Amino acid sequence: MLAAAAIAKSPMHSRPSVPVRSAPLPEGPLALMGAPMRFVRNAEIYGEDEPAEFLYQVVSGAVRTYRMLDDGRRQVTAFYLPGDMFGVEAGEVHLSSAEAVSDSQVLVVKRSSVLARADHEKDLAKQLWTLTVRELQRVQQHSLVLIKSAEERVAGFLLEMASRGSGGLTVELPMSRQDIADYLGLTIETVSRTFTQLVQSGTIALETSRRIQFRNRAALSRLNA
Amino acid sequence: MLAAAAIAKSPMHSRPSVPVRSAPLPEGPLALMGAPMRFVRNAEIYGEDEPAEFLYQVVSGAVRTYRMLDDGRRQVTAFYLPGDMFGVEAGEVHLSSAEAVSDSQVLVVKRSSVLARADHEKDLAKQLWTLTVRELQRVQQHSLVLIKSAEERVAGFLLEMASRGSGGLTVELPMSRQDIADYLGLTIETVSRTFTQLVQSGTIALETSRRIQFRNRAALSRLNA
DNA sequence: CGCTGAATTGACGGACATCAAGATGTGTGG
DNA sequence: CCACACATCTTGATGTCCGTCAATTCAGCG
Repeated sequence: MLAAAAIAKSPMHSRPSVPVRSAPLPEGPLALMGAPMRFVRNAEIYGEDEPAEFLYQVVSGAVRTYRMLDDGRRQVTAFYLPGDMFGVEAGEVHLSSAEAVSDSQVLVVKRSSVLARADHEKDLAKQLWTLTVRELQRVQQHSLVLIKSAEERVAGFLLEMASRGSGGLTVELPMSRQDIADYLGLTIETVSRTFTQLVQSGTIALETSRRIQFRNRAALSRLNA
Repeated sequence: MLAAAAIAKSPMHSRPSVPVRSAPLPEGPLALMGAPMRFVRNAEIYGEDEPAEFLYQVVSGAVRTYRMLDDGRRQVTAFYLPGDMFGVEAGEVHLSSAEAVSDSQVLVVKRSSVLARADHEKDLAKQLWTLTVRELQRVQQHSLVLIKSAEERVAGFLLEMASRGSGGLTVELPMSRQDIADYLGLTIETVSRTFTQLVQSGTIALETSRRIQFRNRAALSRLNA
């Protein structure tokens, strides 16, 4: 049984730890024309069981979605980075909650208007569908991760974040160890230990705790079985 | 690290262990009009990386989809029962393999024709999308399972199978312990031990190894945190 | 019956959770 | 600019769940 992973939801320290990088937009599949909104770190964007009124697209910062298990454990189901859309649901309510990982800008658009437009714009409908399928693939991939060893999970996570970021030799992690742990189904301690293990084996280096350098990407890929 | 879970793919014993129950069809969202096909136990319906030419709907029997990890482990991603559709992909190829769990009848329809029709039938397109979203929810639910304890996983599995079956006090499991283990991210031994544990606590009873009676559904639900 | 695959049971070890303490870093107030 | 407070991260010691290895029982079918 995992630890409670209770989150101190204090929205203090709402300064971005990293200068908010400007978005590589517009490249979103829907070219959302909604209103841009700002969310401070840890602010809730929507909550589980709330009506799914809007669709969202990250402009800057990062967003996590998660579900709580009734014993207090938290499963982070996804991280969304600039350009990513989220909040798409089948039913009328959200099945997960969404929060800003760091101070973030998010484009918000009325779901009903998108759905209405999709009704007579085949392209838009198809984009919505493609988006959903891509999300499906992401979740499937993620569920494959959850049956691996701690080292494999962390390695896979780093590669995933790298491929979604600049793709270079250094990855900036906007989220805390707790977020990573809850995403990977591990504890913070195990995540931390695995990081140091990777450092000691010369696979990565930590510039800061949230800034990782790849030293041996081949080794990482090998772990990413 | 899990055991290899290598599957002896011998299609021997191709007799259905249970008289093939007739399908509760038609209730499929697409009202598939394709050809009915028969697959013997363990027969491959499609393989990973094959072109996704068809869509499928289970008429009788049961189907499993799975992905192999390169170390030989197998992750069963879903079980499909009569009425369920499967094989929907975004891209042009299947991302998982599908096999008959027991002797099965499956309705097969050309993907291209469905997609073509969906192009000018809004309803059909919407049904396809809804189907995908439902699948997404299923996978999300499943990934929540993978962070729980063995007992919770098995309890959840039994409840899931019950709700998808008759819903009564007795569940017929068409799949082997190995299938269940690979679905839940456990080993056959752990699955088996958990079953006996549940028996000893008076929560369930085994009529046969694949026929389970609920003796204390509340206890199961409690485990299904 | 005897063969064969499926399921169960037991003994043991290892990976990761838990519990606890320290180290580091960052914003706030003097 | 320093010091305190608090969060985050790391590190260590210990326990436990579940995987591994191995043997036995059980069920279906020739």
